[in-house]
Amino acid sequence: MSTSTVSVVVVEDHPVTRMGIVALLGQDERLSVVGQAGTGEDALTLVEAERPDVVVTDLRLGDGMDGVGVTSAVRARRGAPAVLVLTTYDTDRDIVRAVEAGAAGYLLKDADPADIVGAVVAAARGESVLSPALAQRVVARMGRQQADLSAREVEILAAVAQGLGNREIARTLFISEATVKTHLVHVFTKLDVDSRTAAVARAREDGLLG
Amino acid sequence: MSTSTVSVVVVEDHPVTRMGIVALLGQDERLSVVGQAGTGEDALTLVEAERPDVVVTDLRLGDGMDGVGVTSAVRARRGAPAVLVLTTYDTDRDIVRAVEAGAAGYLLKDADPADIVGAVVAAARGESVLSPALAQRVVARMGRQQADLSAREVEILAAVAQGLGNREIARTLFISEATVKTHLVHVFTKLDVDSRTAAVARAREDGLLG
DNA sequence: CCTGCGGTCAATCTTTTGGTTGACCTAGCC
DNA sequence: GGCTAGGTCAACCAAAAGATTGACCGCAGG
Repeated sequence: MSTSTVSVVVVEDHPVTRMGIVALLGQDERLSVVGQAGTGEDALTLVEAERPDVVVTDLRLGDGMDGVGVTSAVRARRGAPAVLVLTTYDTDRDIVRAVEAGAAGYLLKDADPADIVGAVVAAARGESVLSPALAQRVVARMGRQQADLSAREVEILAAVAQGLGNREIARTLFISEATVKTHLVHVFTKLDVDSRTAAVARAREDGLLG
Repeated sequence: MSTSTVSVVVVEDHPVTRMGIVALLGQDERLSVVGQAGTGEDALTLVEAERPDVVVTDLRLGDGMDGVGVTSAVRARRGAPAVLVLTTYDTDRDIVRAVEAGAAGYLLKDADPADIVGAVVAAARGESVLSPALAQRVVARMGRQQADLSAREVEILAAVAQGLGNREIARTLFISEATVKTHLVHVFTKLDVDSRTAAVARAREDGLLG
């Protein structure tokens, strides 16, 4: 950790938002933005070169590696910088995945600017920063452990989410309608619901679908 | 319209993004940011006071008035400033509504910064700015005219999207199951689909649901 | 080798949905 | 007053979806 100022790398794909974050963090004398990246890949080489104290990253980074990937990669080594996730939208699943990947904190972009700056400083000190509302949801979520569907089941569910009927799904996937039903029964059981519509709703709130 | 520099008001609820946009626009000598607002209501009083050449607004503005509301309100008078919508996500419906409300342009936040600045300048000259991909979708969309569901129908559909069955919907809305079915038949007809799941899928892509 | 899991399929039965028709009431409009 | 649109409900029928049971195959792992 630096002596006086905290060095920060900002990872965010949208140029305008990236400028905003850099501007916000840069105007605080405790912080120093030493680099910025628009993709996950660039972020990793940048972190390697700059060895910042904190990495502030968005979750969605366009194509390629996402924020969770960046987090795990960055945190993989000892002496690694702290990672603070700063994102717009949030599903429970995103938050859990980010925290599991080693993020020190998770903030929404509509947070108060002062809170964001404060979170970066706290993260640099090794503290964990989760907004109370989010923290609550994370623990609530850890309890009901993530349903994990097989690849095929997700495929079926995605088709259902598009509004297809069982027969149509069977045709597009080249399997029998009976098989589609079998998969759906499994999906329903795993998601603890009893209709296709409810399955889609649940999958959405769990972040299993786009 | 000003003599030399174009005056701009920025409307965006997320402080960080707002800072980014202001910073981006402010560093171009052709532009001058004369005000910024975090809500639609503030935006209107600000526009009234500053009489800018261009208003750059997000579509989603947290609670209260949204970007479309701001657009129509701002454009309601003669000699009104041009409105440029700058947003993150986009459904076809959002774009169409914004354009219909009188927006001169519609850009995504992941656009190149130079393009954004250029769009503001173009908007000030009274030109229309739509990214080609979006423009294509708008026209494609104008063709199949927007289905309009009654308030009750939307209510029913929203319940369906949450995964509720007809019986549950009937109970929560204090009506009979027969009525729920009737509404759904109307919804299906209007959306040109033949199942609840397909209705939800269609409504989503049309932006009729959150 | 055997076990478990994922994927495939079939037959059967119950429940839910969707389609159709027709009806009544209310509110707003010409 | 007649007309239309939205909301309410009922009865009935057809189709789709869901539940249950049982079976076969291939493959990874103990």
